[in-house]
Amino acid sequence: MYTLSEENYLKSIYRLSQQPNFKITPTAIAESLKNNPASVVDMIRKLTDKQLIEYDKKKGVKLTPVGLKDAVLIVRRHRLWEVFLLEKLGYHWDEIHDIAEELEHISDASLADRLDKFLGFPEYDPHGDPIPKANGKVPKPYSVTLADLKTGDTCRVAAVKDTSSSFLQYLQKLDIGIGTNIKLLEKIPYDNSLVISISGKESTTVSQKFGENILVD
Amino acid sequence: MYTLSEENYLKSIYRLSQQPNFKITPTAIAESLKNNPASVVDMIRKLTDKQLIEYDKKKGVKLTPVGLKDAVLIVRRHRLWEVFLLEKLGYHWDEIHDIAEELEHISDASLADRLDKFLGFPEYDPHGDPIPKANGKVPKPYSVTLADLKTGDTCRVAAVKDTSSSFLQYLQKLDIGIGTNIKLLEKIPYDNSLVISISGKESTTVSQKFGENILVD
DNA sequence: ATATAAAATTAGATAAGACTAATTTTGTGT
DNA sequence: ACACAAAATTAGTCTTATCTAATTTTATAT
Repeated sequence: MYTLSEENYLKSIYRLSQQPNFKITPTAIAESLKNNPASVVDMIRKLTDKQLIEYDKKKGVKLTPVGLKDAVLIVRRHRLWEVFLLEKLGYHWDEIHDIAEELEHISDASLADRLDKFLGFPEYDPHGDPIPKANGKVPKPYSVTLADLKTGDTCRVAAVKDTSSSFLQYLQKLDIGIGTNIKLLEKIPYDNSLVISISGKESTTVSQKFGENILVD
Repeated sequence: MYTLSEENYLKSIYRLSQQPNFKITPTAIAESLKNNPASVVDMIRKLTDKQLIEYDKKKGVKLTPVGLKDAVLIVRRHRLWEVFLLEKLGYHWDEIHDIAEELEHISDASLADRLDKFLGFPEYDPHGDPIPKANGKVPKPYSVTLADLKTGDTCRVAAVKDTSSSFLQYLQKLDIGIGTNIKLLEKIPYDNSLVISISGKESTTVSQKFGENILVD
């Protein structure tokens, strides 16, 4: 069907397209895939020929309906495998992304659907990203962050935006995971630092940047 | 670590090495991988340089201790994934091989061991092949076939030798799976056809070739 | 022992996908 | 509008792994 590279480009373009008002340029794709813009230009030509994307110098790269459908399926596989690795094999949050990156390319017509069923049709992956359904529909992503709360508000961690391992390890150190209850005690006006109580325990101060990367219910 | 191709060659050489008194030639490898002997010669050079195999024109190809260790790990991954696909995702016998062929290449230090634990440390895969342990030890394969039994003997299907989908589909049609009880009612002297009773049901006649591909306890 | 067949090997080509270096196009600030 | 920087593109190279065709080596049968 698709080569490994083609799938990685499709997925990368899909992810970039999630950022509203963002022009998807060869350079942006190169950065996201950590490769050379010259290589990207080659692949843009290839994917355009295959009618998976359209490229307009002014508007940047856009997935065609077919490209979008298949990109979403790759993301679906990635996120389902992440759930599997965390829930069934006991991996930690910060270890699953790279493995799912390989697993997502396994191509079998019914594998994703069987895995989905086996996992109980999860709506979100362990990072809180919505898992596209078999029909291509994507559940609504979370949008409120810890930094949006008002002093005194209580919330439940639903997802994280940043998936870097430094962030995830920091979360682990603070004992924050999906489902953890957090109360916003105070917002420091000077730099918007957040004083929070994690699971009802003693207070901790975190940065604004940190708060903006935690999505809550 | 290894490229996809290198892993496939290692696995193929390991599998061929399981046949006793078999000289592993470039042609044999080419047949098993369905590619060209010229390509095999190239890869033999590459794997020899990496000290994963030794090649002696008289004796054929042999895995070095390092090559053997890693080939066994690939086979371990393959067979563990087969168990997963069958037991957890509900695939049929004849569908799992090709998918496991892809999954076996996922490289993460602890993945196989975690999967092993998740599956309850199975000793044999759904085709009855022994699953190498984490330390590289391989459980004893089954050796008695249905064709070795004497008239009147009863047995339990433990494994199958042939993993072609035509064979596996035939088994399914006959309602034979791992654990099925079979009684040998009669051996036809003319062509060694076997008259058997499957799970105590009415008798069926199968060929000698068929019987030789069913391993029993 | 020698002809013939089979197997192994070499040489050279190809395709995918990446790179570097050079060049062209585009965008921005003054 | 011009200079400069940034981005895009082209040209050419490299690596991996495959192939075909030609050649050499090995094995086999008479």
